[in-house]
Amino acid sequence: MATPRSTSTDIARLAGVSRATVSYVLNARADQSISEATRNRVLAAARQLNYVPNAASRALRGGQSRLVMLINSGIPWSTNITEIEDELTRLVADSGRSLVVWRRQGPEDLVSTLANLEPCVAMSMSLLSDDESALLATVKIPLVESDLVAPGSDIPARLQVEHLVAHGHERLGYLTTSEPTLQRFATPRTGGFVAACEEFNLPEPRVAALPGGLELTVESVKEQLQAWQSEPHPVTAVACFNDFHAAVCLTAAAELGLWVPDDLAVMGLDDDIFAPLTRPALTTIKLDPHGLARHLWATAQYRLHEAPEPHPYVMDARVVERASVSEPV
Amino acid sequence: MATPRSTSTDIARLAGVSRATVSYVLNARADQSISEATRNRVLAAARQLNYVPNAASRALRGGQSRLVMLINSGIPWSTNITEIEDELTRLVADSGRSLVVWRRQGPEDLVSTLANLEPCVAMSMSLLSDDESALLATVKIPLVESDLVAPGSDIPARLQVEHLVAHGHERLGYLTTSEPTLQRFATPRTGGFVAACEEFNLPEPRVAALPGGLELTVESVKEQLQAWQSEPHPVTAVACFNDFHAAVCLTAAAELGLWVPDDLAVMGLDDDIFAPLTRPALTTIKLDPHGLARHLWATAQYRLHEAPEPHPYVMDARVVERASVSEPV
DNA sequence: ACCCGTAACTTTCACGTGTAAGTAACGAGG
DNA sequence: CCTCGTTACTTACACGTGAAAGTTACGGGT
Repeated sequence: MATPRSTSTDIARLAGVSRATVSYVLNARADQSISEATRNRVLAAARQLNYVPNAASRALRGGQSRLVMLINSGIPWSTNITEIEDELTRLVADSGRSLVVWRRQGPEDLVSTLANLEPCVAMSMSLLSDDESALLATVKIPLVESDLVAPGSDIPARLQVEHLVAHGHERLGYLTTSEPTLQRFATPRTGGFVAACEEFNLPEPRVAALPGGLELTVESVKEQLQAWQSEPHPVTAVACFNDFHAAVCLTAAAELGLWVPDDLAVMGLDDDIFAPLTRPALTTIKLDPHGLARHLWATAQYRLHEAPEPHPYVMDARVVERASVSEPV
Repeated sequence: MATPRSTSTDIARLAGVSRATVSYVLNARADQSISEATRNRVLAAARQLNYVPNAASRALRGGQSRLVMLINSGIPWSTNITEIEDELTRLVADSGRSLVVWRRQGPEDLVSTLANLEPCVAMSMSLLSDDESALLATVKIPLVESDLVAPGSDIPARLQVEHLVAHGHERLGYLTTSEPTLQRFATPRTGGFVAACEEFNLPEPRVAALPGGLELTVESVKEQLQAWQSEPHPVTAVACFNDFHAAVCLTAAAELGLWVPDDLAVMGLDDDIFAPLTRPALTTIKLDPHGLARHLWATAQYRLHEAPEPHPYVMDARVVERASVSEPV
């Protein structure tokens, strides 16, 4: 009753040729000579039948699918992540493949998803466990981890220090997160921040981890800020793990009667969509999501033996100056 | 050199049985009698070889893949969207399938993505064009649109009116968005807002559309608020398209010297992660992403002939009272 | 002694595609 | 007139899986 989807056999029948001819025409093979008349008949038949080739049989025949999987392990959204995803989608599409993103819930889901999806290459923004990497290896799916691609994860935090130092700050605080899924980003950033302070011969910075999710409250940040203010040599500037934390920090400072940037400088990271909308507008670090996406894809293509090994990625980050940092009074 | 991935034939060879036996064991078919000893041999061989069945051949043989596609046409992130995606991922996984989300860039990409992905069912949060729906129909892929699923898109906005009326407000303003990708949500909400005002016999509400993306500035909101304030009977409460707009509105009001909630009540929509963190904390509408996800999947299962037609979805929305709305002074 | 049912398998086919290998027709060169 | 190369196709197979249909071997009933 429901007519089945049309196949290349249908086209062959309609055009009065063999299936092989159809295949040669549709794949525009240069090493096969097909007369112009036949070619047009096939093309017309394909269009008439709204032919879309069957992905499964293509993948089966070709030995690999045209899918690229991006594994997203609960990374909270930011402009950067969206832009990476969008740019990757475009790049992958240019190669005739399609990027799909999979939000994984549990660790055990990976096997069944691989069995269902069978991507030709997998990418991950976060670090996969050894078991998972091993699994991908046994099913012969190359894995590209952004960790390998971005050894400069500490650079943004170092830039924060540099910028604050350039504006005369010496006693710095760092607000990071204790959210487990973010540690892959948080750990190198905190490390970079502390290391940069040492290299600039600053006093050891204060570091505090804010709770994640709904437990992050203005009050918790106020308490932290107050603790730092009540020290003999109070912090004059605080850098944050991301813009969201920085926005909360701005609110907390305001409620404590601390004037930003005069009493306290605040610096974010991400240049998220709302950064220009906070009051004062947030001075932050802009990363290069497009560059990272391009490098991620270049690495994937290398793994697919379609391109030479790309040069190591150097994180491109720069300060976006707005209004939340100035010279200390 | 690189040993190919192991297949059910490898298992059969290792276990010393035929491929059919392997298939019967691995799919645990009840209508086939397999001796316990053979069963164990096969299972052991499969484990030893790290066997993962080939998705392409399964899909080819079975006539449909085990993939569910969620089409995301540039909808900006919110807690709700993430929760819908996560809950859908879980539900779909429970059926042995996998949910993948595809961020589409251009309208023409859909064909090639379908050809590469071949989902057994497609879901879309936004409205697809007629051409696209037709395309899905010709390739026999059922489409579930959240439009069909959520005819109560106007309910949240009506709730905003109801809550503001209950707090004594009569002259209302509505801030919506002109972002094209959001009109699918914006239009019914604005409609619901205006209609509800009429039903409550309120004076006609003021409606303004804010620009999307980077053009949304505090200044643009301030101008709008000022325009409304300079009218003979100024607006006493403004409801917003979402929490993000409401947060900007809060900042704008503060800069105009308008005290929220006493001089102006502000109401958001979404109960996004930052809603409790604004000052004053945002009174907003909480939707039910899990319920929507469940209904979306129930509809998809109905289309897959695996479940009866679900009851029409009634949008479950409720007010979350915080501090940005009170009785007018 | 023969038939029949059942347990425990194996043989065989189909799914839709890409492509290597085969074939028929035709014109040119000897 | 025969061969050879080229054009324009067609035939046939492989990919890995699921499952219908077929094949043994064996035990119990008549």
